[in-house]
Amino acid sequence: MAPVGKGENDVKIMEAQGTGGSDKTVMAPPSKASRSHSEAERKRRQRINGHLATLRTLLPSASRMDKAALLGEVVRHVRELRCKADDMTVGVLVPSECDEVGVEEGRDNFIGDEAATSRVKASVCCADRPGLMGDLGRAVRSARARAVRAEMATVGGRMRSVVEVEMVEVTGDQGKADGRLGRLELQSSLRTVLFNRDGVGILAENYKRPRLSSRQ
DNA sequence: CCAACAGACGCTATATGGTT
DNA sequence: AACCATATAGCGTCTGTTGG
Repeated sequence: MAPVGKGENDVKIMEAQGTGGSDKTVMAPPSKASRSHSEAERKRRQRINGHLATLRTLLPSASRMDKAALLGEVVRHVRELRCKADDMTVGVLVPSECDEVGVEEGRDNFIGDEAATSRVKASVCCADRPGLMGDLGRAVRSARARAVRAEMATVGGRMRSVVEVEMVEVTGDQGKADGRLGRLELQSSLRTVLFNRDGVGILAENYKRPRLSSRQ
């Protein structure tokens, strides 16, 4: 089913026929470069169509769709799968793809009417590595906090740890202000653990997609 | 630095199958 | 039969890579 017309032999060479001579159009054989270019282009299309065919096998409902509809269906399907995956991991300790640090307020412990200590839940997600837990422990202590409970999960070289820490001496208005400062300090210390390792840590909120070439 | 090359992409012409 | 949407194929051009 090779279309003809603007095909590979459609090279016109105008030959001068001298005075009063008419133009003569002859078909020149395709050059070696032209043949290889066409061949490369054919292979490229085969690759594209091969992958599209694979997508059709993965989405049986897409067997009678054209290419544009197929791609649209694939996009919809991937989004649906992502939502399902998110739903399944709600409340479950599973590392994500982004490096992140979270610190959320917990409950206070009271002595009489005064809060004496404050519980804080700190979570860290990053690539797992030797010594990481030790670094996190030091980060907690450097924020004048004490870890009282910790959970950790690793999946595929990624790690998520949720540590419940106790911030000390939270009493009165000044204590509450100190508590806020303490949480910020803790967050900062934990971020340092992520960033100070060869400078490769990427926090979710700071993540920028790599620049692509202008020809996209 | 530059030429040669490969890969990607847009454009155009043509083929094909479905619909009116 | 005419028309339309889609697929296919080749070519021109641009861009990134590589070797001299």
